[in-house]
Amino acid sequence: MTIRVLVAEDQQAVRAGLVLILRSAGDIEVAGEAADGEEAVRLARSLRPDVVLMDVQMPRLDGVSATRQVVAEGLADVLVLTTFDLDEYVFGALRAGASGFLLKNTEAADLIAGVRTVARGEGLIAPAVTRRLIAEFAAPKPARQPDPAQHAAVAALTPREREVLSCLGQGLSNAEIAARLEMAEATAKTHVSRLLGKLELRSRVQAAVLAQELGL
Amino acid sequence: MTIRVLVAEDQQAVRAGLVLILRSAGDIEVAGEAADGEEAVRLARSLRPDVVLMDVQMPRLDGVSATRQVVAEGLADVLVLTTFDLDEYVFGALRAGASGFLLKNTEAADLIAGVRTVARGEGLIAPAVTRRLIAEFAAPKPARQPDPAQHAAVAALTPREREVLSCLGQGLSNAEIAARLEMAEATAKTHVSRLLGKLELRSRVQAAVLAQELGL
DNA sequence: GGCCGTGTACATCGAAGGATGCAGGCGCGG
DNA sequence: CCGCGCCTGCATCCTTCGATGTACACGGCC
Repeated sequence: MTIRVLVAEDQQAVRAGLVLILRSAGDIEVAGEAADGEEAVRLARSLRPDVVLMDVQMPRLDGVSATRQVVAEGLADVLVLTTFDLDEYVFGALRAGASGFLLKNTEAADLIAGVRTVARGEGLIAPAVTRRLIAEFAAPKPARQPDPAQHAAVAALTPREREVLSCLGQGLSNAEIAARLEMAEATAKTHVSRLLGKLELRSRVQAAVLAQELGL
Repeated sequence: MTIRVLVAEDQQAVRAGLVLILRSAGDIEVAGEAADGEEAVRLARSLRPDVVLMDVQMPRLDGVSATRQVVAEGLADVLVLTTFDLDEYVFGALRAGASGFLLKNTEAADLIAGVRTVARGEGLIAPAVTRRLIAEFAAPKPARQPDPAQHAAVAALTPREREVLSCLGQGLSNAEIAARLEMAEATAKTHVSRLLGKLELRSRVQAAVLAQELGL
């Protein structure tokens, strides 16, 4: 059960070093080597390796784009390798579907362990990068502050009113809400009116926006 | 330069095991032990450890809340420990500001290494959890698929119509839109009507929702 | 039981929203 | 030059919305 690895790295010397390291592991086989992103994708298609060890900075097609391609076609798991832990690379690579992210100053043993980890289908992030990933994850968007006050106000709504609010968030009219919740249109209007009052909003549009922001 | 660790874990036997493991490392000192979340926070205040090893499930105050408290006060880095890799725990703990997340089935050596990693200010995620974290990070919201068709349709709007759409996304009424864009209310209505037609929507509420999704 | 308070339900009426028709102002190619 | 298409702007008419008053069922409490 050897792990077949495709090494994609444009600098010949570095690539040779990576190959040497990988070969030193008994359970890893270097299935192929690519010198740019396009070649990486092409070889991934034909060789069907288990793991692609992908450099970020490469000519013709950068590593992030190549990763996106490989992942989209379901060809292999991708372990991204870079010299710098620049945020844009990390986040870009992970959004592109990379299974892991390591820095080039990683010890040989850790690199091998990383390849094994990714081959098992698990994720892997260089420790130095993890804390920033966590920070980014904890606050995906500055605008994604649901405003505790609003959240509390929504929690104070009756169940029926929250259902109606959810419908509003989907852009439904009073008549459509009434149909979906099986009530008269007049009743739907009442609920809309009441929740607008409780949330201190002036129109269903604002309610819809709020429902969107809170992810209903 | 020993690392001072506070162990917070309600089950006495497990806590004893953790302490034993930590003591076996020459550079780690167990500064204190807490049996619930409140005690953990209290001891963190008085002992000022470098790292808090925090269980998730604890009486009186759960580990996630205790983590939030400890991090908010800047008392120590927190390494969260749990039996299950349930998403809610992971994401909750990370949002609370934890520096790392390990499962209880972690090897003794890895646990010690994890404490050292967190003490260095780096992040740490159990490999089995990392791939889900990556997945969550790559797709913060499933609904965040802007739907290329919609995006294209919005691009086909006239500049004026896009301005109006943006206003709609903020929940403004026709009168308010007219005031902000300096036009008659009748004109604002025209633009709303036209963009509704182009986007194949049936009400301003749906337009507002769309504007939200596209982040206008 | 009798009396709240609350959630749900419906009808009415003035106000807003939305469809439609039409006019002035551009830029473009015949 | 003149028609043509397109964007922008305004006015009219009908629909939908939203505020308000009211009714009834339910659960807790004296």
